[in-house]
Amino acid sequence: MEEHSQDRREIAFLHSGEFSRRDSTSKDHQPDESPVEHHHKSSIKEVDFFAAKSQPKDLGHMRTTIVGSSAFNDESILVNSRLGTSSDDGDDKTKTQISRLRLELERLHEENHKLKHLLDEISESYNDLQSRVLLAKQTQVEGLQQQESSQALEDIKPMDMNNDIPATTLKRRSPDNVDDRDLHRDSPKSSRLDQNKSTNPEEQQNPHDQLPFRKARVSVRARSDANTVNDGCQWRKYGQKMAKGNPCPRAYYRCTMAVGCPVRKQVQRCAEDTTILTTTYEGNHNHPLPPSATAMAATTSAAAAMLLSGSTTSNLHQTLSTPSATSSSSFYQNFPYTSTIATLSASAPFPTITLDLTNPPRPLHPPPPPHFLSQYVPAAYLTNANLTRTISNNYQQLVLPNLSGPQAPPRDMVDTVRAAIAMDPNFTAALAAAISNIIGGGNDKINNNNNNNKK
DNA sequence: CGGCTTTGACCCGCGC
DNA sequence: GCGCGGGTCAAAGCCG
Repeated sequence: MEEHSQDRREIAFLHSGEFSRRDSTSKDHQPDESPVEHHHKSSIKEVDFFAAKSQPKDLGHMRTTIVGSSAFNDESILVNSRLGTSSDDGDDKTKTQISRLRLELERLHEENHKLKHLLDEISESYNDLQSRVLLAKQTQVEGLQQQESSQALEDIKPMDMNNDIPATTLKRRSPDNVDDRDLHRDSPKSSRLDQNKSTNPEEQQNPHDQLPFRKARVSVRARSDANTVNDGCQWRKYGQKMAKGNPCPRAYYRCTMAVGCPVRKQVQRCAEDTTILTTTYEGNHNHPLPPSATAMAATTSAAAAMLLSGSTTSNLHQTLSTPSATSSSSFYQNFPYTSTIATLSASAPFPTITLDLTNPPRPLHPPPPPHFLSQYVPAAYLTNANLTRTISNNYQQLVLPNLSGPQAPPRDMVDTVRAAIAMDPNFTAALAAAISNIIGGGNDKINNNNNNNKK
């Protein structure tokens, strides 16, 4: 709500002309030149000026030329020389007019520059709002589902679904628990930094809004001899730790392509197979990406968004703990991609989606028929939200097959990921459904990225 | 000299 | 309360 009013203020500010006047720092700017000071006034004066005077035909042509051309200086010089044969009186007025127009053009250029900057800020705010909408919807749906299945939740038998998920994880991922726990776990030092940065009381009162995407992680496993994979971004190492249960150190990187970019990644070699490098991405970039990085960034971002669309473990278990748990479990167990994958564990407190590029290729399952959900999920579960949620839940533990063979390290990781997703229409469909469900079809950018991945 | 890496210290949440 | 583990900071050193 506050954003709306602020937007209105900014728009009104721009239309009032205050924006350009206050920020104009042109050295040629003359404060007493009222005709070019104000938008409305200047346009009216300009019309009056040409209407009142018995202008030569060239002058009218000059105005048209100046307005229609971006090469103002060249045109003005041309017009100046052409008008050099006019009388001194007309010449002076023309020069005055040209200088005024030049000032106006400079001011407009400056304003254009500022508007571009403003647009960038608005885009940033839009992304932030989008994150908030996503979180709000997720919270809302979780609340509804919790009410519907509160009784069933008490009867959860954790090991019924997946042996890899201990009871502690289930408890920690329950809807009431998620916010508080993730709130505190989410990079404590970042929270402190954010408190310093933000003076907005609303943000401070609702720390839930801070770094919403840091909840989700996208992990990519690939074979690589190098210490890190080339994903197109610039990273700076800021730490290294020995993680428990792995003799290989874990390296921490943050994106340095823009100041304040929240994206971080962890790189660690697999303990069982040191040729496998696990890269875990966290956060969304706040800056444009080079072409070589867009595919990977779009993939991780979309996967994270899909994960956050309702595929938390709590939702998973809520679905399974409902009165139709039997059929849902059957659906889960029969889903083609879930038989060999389990990425959730007690050691992964964040919802994480893993793209595994190391597994030997295995036959891709044919796309399920349009009614495939109805084979396993009762009609009561086929609301739009639940449909998306159910798909997401299964893809939460999806591991994409390796397309380049088990021995050959991926030459270009981005291409490999793109190809893997392109070969998996279910993944693409799930992404599209999940994202469109979250944003209500308003985010064509992600869909476009998704489509680009197909190409 | 600026940017990056290294590395020990520190903070925080969690489990016991 | 204490210890552990994950994550981050920041000073020192390295490098092109």
